[in-house]
Amino acid sequence: MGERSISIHVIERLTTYLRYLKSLPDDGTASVSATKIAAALDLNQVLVRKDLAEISSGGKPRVGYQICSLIEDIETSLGYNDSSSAILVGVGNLGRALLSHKSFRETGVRIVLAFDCDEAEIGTDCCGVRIMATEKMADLCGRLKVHIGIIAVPDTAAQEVCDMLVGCGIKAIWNFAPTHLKVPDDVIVRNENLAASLLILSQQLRERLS
Amino acid sequence: MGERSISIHVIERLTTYLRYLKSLPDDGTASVSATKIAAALDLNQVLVRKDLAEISSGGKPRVGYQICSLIEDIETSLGYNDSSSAILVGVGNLGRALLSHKSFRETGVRIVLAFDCDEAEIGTDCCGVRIMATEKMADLCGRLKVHIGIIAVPDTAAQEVCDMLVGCGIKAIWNFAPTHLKVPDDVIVRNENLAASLLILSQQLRERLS
DNA sequence: TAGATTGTTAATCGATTAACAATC
DNA sequence: TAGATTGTTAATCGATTAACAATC
Repeated sequence: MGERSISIHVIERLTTYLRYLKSLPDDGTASVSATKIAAALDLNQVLVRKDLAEISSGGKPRVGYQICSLIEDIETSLGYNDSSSAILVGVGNLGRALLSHKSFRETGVRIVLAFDCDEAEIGTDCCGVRIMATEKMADLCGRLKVHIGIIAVPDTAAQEVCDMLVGCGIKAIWNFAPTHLKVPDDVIVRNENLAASLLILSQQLRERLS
Repeated sequence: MGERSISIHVIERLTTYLRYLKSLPDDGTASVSATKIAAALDLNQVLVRKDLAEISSGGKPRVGYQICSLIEDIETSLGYNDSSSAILVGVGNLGRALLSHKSFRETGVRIVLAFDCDEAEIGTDCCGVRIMATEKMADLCGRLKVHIGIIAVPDTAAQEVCDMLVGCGIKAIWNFAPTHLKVPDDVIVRNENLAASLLILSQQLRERLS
């Protein structure tokens, strides 16, 4: 009842608001207005106001929102408090980039283990995350209550890894391989289509120039 | 003046159609229907049909589209023919992952040069791309007619690199750093918000489970 | 012909923007 | 009080889905 879930677009913007708010000096009583946030992030004022209205405990007319409580409200709505765990498969350049990506640290999602098939890597740590042999995945996932899997392997191995993850009880997959994964109905897949992203930018540029 | 530009969503889907079509066996005369593409990629039939209608030279009722000419039509609409060049700044794990990412190769956008401030890397090659000192950026960009820049440096350096790129005449920036970049009006920025992407997946999962 | 498929037109849905009343 | 700002309601815009006619 009620509690309509937050849309993708809103979540995306909330993370940028949060970043901006944290960059502001705050003595614990400082305030900020939606107008100011919008200007700083090149967004529409009303959009920001609507986003904040959706998740915040309220601002004061003529004053704005108290920075520290707004930060708290955003973090709560993004689930920073009750955090969940994820495992990463594939510790190549991309995998390492993800493991070292600072911005995940602050997030409600933590990468707790990594898997790779390269014997030389197994048993070592990367950015504080232990790299394990893929054979141990099923056993470890069961114990750790992990529900999110990240696929950072070459596209030829992606479906195989995906099946393995599903077999381990993973219910949400973040896929960086340029492959459409086949999964059961109860598993969510989010594809990170990097090639498309670059193409989109290139097309927008072309359009602008013409 | 007709020629309305293709939307972001359509571009994204077109890249997946292309991938699927290329995976099909084709003797040069084989056909495929929108229905089949939709089923293979878990998409709505009508959506696929509308996308294809927008960019293809037409299909035949009861038969479908000729695979090889559909591939050509998609590639043309995505600008695979008149390709453009991009430079990458930051050859850490993420930068290397992008340089080695196979799917860019087939794209109309080519990464022609990389820059880094690490002396040890300068002058070496990574995946066939030469790594240069950032000081030489302005000079090289002018000669190479590059308009796209990719920022894969730590967030603390992102704005500085951004300013540098703008100074070199770059008009479109693909930003992986979790920072809102300030740019002149004639420069396009596309932010790749990885933390948000993972959060979205995590939220969708939470919603599904509850 | 019959029927699968294309392609178009209308309906729905969701997100953004605009207008405006409420408030401190 | 006057005015900046919140928050809500209505209008617009765009994307997806549904319905249906056209076609081979």
